[in-house]
Amino acid sequence: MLNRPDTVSPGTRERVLSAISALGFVRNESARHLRAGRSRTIGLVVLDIANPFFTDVARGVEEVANAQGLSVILCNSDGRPEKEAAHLDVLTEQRVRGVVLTPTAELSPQIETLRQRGVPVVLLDRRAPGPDQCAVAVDDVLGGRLAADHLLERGHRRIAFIGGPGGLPQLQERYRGVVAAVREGTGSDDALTVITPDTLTVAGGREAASHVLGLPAGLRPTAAVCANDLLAMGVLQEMVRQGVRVPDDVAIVGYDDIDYAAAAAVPLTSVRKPRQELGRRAAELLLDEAAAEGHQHDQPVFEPMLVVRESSMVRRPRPTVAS
Amino acid sequence: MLNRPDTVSPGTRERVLSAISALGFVRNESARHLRAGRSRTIGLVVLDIANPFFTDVARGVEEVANAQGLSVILCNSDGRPEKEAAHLDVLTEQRVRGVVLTPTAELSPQIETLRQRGVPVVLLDRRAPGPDQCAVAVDDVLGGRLAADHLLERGHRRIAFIGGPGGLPQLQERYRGVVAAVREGTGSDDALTVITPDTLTVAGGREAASHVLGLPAGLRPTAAVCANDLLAMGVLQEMVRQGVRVPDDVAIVGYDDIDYAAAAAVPLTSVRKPRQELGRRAAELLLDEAAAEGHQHDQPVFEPMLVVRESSMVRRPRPTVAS
DNA sequence: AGCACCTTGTGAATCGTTTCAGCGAGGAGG
DNA sequence: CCTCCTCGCTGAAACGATTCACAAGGTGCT
Repeated sequence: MLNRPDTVSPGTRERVLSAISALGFVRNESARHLRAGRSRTIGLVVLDIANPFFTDVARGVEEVANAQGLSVILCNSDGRPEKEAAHLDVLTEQRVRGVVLTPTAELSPQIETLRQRGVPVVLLDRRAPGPDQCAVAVDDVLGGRLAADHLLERGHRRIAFIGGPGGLPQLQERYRGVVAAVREGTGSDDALTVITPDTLTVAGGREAASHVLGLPAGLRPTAAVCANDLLAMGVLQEMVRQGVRVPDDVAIVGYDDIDYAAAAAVPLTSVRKPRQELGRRAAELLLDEAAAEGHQHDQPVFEPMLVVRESSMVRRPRPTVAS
Repeated sequence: MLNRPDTVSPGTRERVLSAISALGFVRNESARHLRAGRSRTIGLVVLDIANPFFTDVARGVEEVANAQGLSVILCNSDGRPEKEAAHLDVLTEQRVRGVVLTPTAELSPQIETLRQRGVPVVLLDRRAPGPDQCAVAVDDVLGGRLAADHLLERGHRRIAFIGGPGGLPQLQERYRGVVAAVREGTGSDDALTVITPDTLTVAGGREAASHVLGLPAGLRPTAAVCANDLLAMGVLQEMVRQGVRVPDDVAIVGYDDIDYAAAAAVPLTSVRKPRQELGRRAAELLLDEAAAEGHQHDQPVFEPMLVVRESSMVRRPRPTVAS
């Protein structure tokens, strides 16, 4: 009756419906799930709920899920594998229909376990380790390259990469892109300074900026590529605070193009990723895989796009030594 | 066995445990819930997941819930009653143990329905409508007063309140506090300009700033109290962008004291609320009420605190007309 | 030896929904 | 008038974990 109201006569339907509203009856989702064998919930585990990039992703996921009558359990791993693992355990107990996950540095064994139980897991903002699962990623090597090329074109010959070479694979890719562009543009790696902040946050960016400004004048980079926008905002704020002009003294390029980037005191040049679209696509793949009828794994890789704003707008004179 | 392992002999326990890990058995939370009659989940509905204030609140709620082995379903109403209602419906079907809610402007009927079903609802950042429920709030009249008094003390005699008098009750309270302080400080309401942006976001703040800067020089406020920090950041950014010096030309005070406030290009003076503590306290009250053994409703009201930073640091000369 | 009692382990009932078999009534066709 | 079919509704089984009553086996006491 509740699921196929048309199989019942109008009179009965009417009576049932009025009884339902009179008694305030509400379906019990657990009983429903238990009997139906599959739940109406999906899990979403993000690296940092305080990062607007992930709240945008979450919006995309939620949009697709809600359109199909599914709800989303949003979990925050804070980049810590043990929190991720704990959340995945809970999601397993809840028998969620699937999980969209932005994994921490290593892929935890829980992921494989989930998949063996038949629960689809879609990786987000991360390349898949193999062809037998879905993943939604961004070409971060290209992204790093776009950022570095832009700065090289503007005449910068000393560039900092803020984000460190290690850690999350997506950061490694951005780093690789920057390195490749710098090498091709200048013929050597000498132009690049790598700085690894403690965290990928505004605070981390401020710390990194202090570090950059502490370098001797002759070695100090004239531009910084940041591994995400939070870092870039931190760098920007610390620069401004210390009286360093942006972009005149130091140009800054961020990554993700979160909304705050355009709204920063000096609007940030940033590498744009399709934030909501990433979430939507991941959710779509997840639901398709969960439907299980001849699902083809897909691993779309979105192309990032450089959005140029004030923070990198000044053209440097060609360095005298080089010309 | 699973719930009271000590009632079973060590040998059997060992065998069961090894079988569990061999088969990869994981409890089915739905079946558990169905039989136990109460779920191990609570709901949290926030006004704006993109506002770091609410992600901090969420952290507090999650901390307390996780400590008791409960998980949290985080929902975003985007300030829209229909989204709030839809989320509350889903949470009802899930038979959550309770709901922490930052309500939209009006208290939706779903809340009362939930409470009649015996599901505790704790309001967060909002006064309770009556004594028969828990609510965790902040004294926003005091908060508004603190902000306005601070500016009055510094010699400001034309102050803008950015956030509008209507809408969310907590904003109305902040407004009332500002009005009271200005009236007491100057003897009239003339010193106050009220501006109502479309949204309580960075974009809304930029829009409001343009509006302020469009006022004729003689009427233009020398200081702005913003109803939240996102607005304040937007105001700040637009001011800086248009070459208005902060705090020299216009002082700015925000509200909430989110982390970004201290890290803004000009660090923001802001009215601090205990963000995580609000979440923690709400969750504690919720769980106490859900435990149901002689629960006493409580409606703690936290005192906000003014945190003075650069954005309001300049002392104005006494206006010549007044002296 | 017989009885009571304690320890462990087993089986059945239960939660609320869905699903499906099956039943009765009524209508159409022979 | 009987048979067969369809429509609409009813009743029972099942999902998986929990809980409780009860059975089986062992221990200790009289």
